[in-house]
Amino acid sequence: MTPSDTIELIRKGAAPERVKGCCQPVSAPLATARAEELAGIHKALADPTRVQMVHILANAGIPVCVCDFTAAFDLGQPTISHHLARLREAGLVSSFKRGIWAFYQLNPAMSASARAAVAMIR
Amino acid sequence: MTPSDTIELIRKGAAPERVKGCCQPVSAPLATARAEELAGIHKALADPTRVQMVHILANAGIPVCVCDFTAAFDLGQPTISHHLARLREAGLVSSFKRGIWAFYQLNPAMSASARAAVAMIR
DNA sequence: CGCTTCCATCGACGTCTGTCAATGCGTATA
DNA sequence: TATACGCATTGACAGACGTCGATGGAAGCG
Repeated sequence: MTPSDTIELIRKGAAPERVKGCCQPVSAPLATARAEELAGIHKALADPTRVQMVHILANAGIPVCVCDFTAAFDLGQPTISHHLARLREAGLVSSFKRGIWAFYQLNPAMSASARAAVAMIR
Repeated sequence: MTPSDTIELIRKGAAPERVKGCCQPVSAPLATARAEELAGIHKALADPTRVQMVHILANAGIPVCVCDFTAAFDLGQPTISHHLARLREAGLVSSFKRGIWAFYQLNPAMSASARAAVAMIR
């Protein structure tokens, strides 16, 4: 019996193996650390501003000055700084200072999962 | 001059076109609705419990009873219900009731972006 | 009918998050 | 040295979030 057969049975009203004391734990869960890593990546991208920031960085291909972000968004400079810091803490971007300016770029050492998440933004 | 040439220049201390009144806005931003859609998907997965839930559903391949989730996590039943509701509101899962039980599955009508995000969970 | 079971919803609580104004720090420039 | 500029950090505040206990409602069973 294939999985889709099972689905059909359940849809039709079966749920056969479910009796009084149902609820045996399900398939092997993700390692806790792995689940938290993934949640952390998603949390970093769980805000439209940060999604736009990553999009800008991916499109630019070169380091982008913080002043460009402050010009691109209708937000205060501390807020811009805050969002960039969150992206950096999540490992999605890296930064360096050159004179007065600070430049941000997609982190070249990003994890494969992070890279996949960034690739979604299009 | 290629982008990587530009990177080299900036890294070496150049930042040439940056003068007093810098900050011209950057590349075409994502449409606001698109940025919010992506943020919404990531927000749904920005919690380890919900990551695990999606992993369980993807591994199961068939609808999973809520009682199985309550058995799989060390959380109260209202909290389980809350997380499942968030996943449903984000369009990642769908549910149906059969008798006393409620079954959840990955939403077959999930958007392509959502599908990509789910595919990350492994 | 009454009772049990499964699940969703509600109300409450502490914590986290997005935002801003104010401040501080390092780097140029006069 | 003093002043201006770019950016990070701090403090504050409203709103969202994760969690729980309690309640409610629908489906089955005696």
